[in-house]
Amino acid sequence: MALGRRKQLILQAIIEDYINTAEPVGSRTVSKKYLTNVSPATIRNEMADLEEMGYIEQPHTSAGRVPSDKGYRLYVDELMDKKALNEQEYEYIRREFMEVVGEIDLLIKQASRILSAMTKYASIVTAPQFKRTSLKHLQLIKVDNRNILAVIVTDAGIIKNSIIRIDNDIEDGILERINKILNHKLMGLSIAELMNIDIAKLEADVGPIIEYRQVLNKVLPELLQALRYSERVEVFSDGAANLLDLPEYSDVQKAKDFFNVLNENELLYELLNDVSNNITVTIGKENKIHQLKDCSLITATYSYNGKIIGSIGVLGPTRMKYSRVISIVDCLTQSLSEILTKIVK
Amino acid sequence: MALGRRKQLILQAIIEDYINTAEPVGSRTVSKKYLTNVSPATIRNEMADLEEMGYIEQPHTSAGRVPSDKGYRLYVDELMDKKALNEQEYEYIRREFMEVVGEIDLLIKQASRILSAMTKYASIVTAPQFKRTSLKHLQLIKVDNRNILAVIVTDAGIIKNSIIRIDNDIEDGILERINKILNHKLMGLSIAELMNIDIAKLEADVGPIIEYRQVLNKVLPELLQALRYSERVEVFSDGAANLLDLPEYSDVQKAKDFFNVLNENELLYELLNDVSNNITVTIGKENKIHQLKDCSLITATYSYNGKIIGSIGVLGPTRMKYSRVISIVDCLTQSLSEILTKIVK
DNA sequence: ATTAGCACTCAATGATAAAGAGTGCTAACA
DNA sequence: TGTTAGCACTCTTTATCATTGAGTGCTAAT
Repeated sequence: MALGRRKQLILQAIIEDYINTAEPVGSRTVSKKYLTNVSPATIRNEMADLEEMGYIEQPHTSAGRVPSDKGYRLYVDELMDKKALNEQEYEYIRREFMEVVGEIDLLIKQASRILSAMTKYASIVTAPQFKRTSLKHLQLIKVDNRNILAVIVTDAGIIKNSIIRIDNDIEDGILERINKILNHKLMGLSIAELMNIDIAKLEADVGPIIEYRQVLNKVLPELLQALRYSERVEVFSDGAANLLDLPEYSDVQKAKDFFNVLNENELLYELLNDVSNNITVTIGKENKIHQLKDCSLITATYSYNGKIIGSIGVLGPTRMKYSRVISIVDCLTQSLSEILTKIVK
Repeated sequence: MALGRRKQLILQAIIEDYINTAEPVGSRTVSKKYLTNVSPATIRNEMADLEEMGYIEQPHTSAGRVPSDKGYRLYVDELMDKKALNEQEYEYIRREFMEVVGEIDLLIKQASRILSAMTKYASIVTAPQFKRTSLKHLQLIKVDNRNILAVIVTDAGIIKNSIIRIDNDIEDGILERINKILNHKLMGLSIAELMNIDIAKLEADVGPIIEYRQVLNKVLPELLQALRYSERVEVFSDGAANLLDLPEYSDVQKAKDFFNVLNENELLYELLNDVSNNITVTIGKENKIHQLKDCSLITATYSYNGKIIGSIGVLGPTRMKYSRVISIVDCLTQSLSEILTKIVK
């Protein structure tokens, strides 16, 4: 199964030429541009072997060869030379991130923008997973006598608001008191824990005063409900239009299929929900989503304080500049994790 | 200038046929499908007149006629029969809106989804304009001894958070006190007014206590800054991919140009920032943005308590189903305004 | 093992012809 | 005088067919 050295070089040549030109690569081209001391005929023989082994394929008899998914896989795993980003690009990322202030969602959206701008493919990112962070502060605010606003701040700097409707007015003092108790009892719990908390037990902690219990019973279930609701997936994507520049999407129907996938947030979430620590490359038919069988996806996770809380990814054709995209994704997750951790302190 | 009745009918026939088929319309078609008691020859004569008057044009000699922008304009203003939505569609809108709970941005995004789903064109919407609403409640929350969270609730139910960094710890009691004073002084002011408030004057109101003044001086400028910042345009769009189904975008380059416009939030904001009360139809070259010279835009404003706070719009080819889109936009703004007003109460 | 040579395949290109849709104009008609 | 049938004309669309050229696989020579 181990490929001879020359076969490796030829495969690499074919893949890199194809990545650059999107045209099937012939033996002549390989001989002229890559392995100048080997004749086309020899290369043809090797190519026939490579095809038999499934690394490359031929669109039709009189065309050059095109890498198969298996070919790309080998390339990504073993052949490709990984070169780091240059200083300029590195700087670019930092600078673009610096421009954003304020809410965390903006930061994430900016990451998505940077990612698609640098790669010229489509980017997708998940917002920090709320439930993986833990409660730092809870504030109940009486907006008027029908509405209470609950503000939740978590350690990763995520802020969530939710309005709680109430039937009867609640006295200021009581609400404040409940707020204090809740903060005291709940601080530090992860949101996931919080969502499953035992209301009855908490009630006991509030003490015997009937008004307190009443208010708690009114407010808490609604709050938990709101939490569960706001847990829903938040996925952003950017740069889809970039793909229209690529010859593989000169067919409008293909482009449309692709865009439709990008609009299905649940699908995207699935794609990104891989919680491995490393950069993951999914090539062509390795994708579970059949609409993406001609696409490759490169994902990585970002974290806060060493805890993985979200992912970013790049979606493009299988003919993707793997090396470059991997470098970019790598750099970006690191910057993102860094900035997140810094923001909070 | 007034068009004879028959010319009107012919123009209407041409436009409606063209809207449905995207094919140039010939005299034979008009005679057969629309004006069955008039011969093609007669219609040819009329069409020659209409062309001379600039209402229709000919892609080339041996093709039928196509409406010009001027033709569409007349059609929209005078010829088109406006038919209301049927009960089902009406129901659909209400139902889809009901599905959304919680934050106002979600409601707006949902409006955008509904709009593009029903029209099969691209939709764009602006989030409620923060500065046109007025302060209902301000809450300053000490998250930790370096960060204060300011939560602003306005009468239209918009909630904004912003983190304020501080160098020195602030005592709980003082912050609470300041919070009370600010609420008392600022409640009811519009955000626009708030952004231009006189800090010195407020300082006087706080009274002579030096700590209060210090805190106010630290917190308020940052708060106003955050307000100004969060005032930035928020525009959502949806359904861009719908346009790929239309023959006018079978040319990928055109599609790309269109998508690029949709990614320029500032441009979109300009488009929507028309603050007239009615539904506005902008046809083809009437558009200031030259990339949209082949597009039509239908916009309308939504309001809260009778105050206009945002707009929604539909962007499609000039060959647009004007009547239908207008009905949908109309219905949607009404529903939206209604729901907004209800939510707040 | 490598390579030159050659016949073969097949998509892409381009030229040409035929078909078809629609027009404008003229002359006849009510 | 407005309407219509008839017809020549224009121009796009479509199909057909030959040509070109890139690339291959195989064979025989090195």
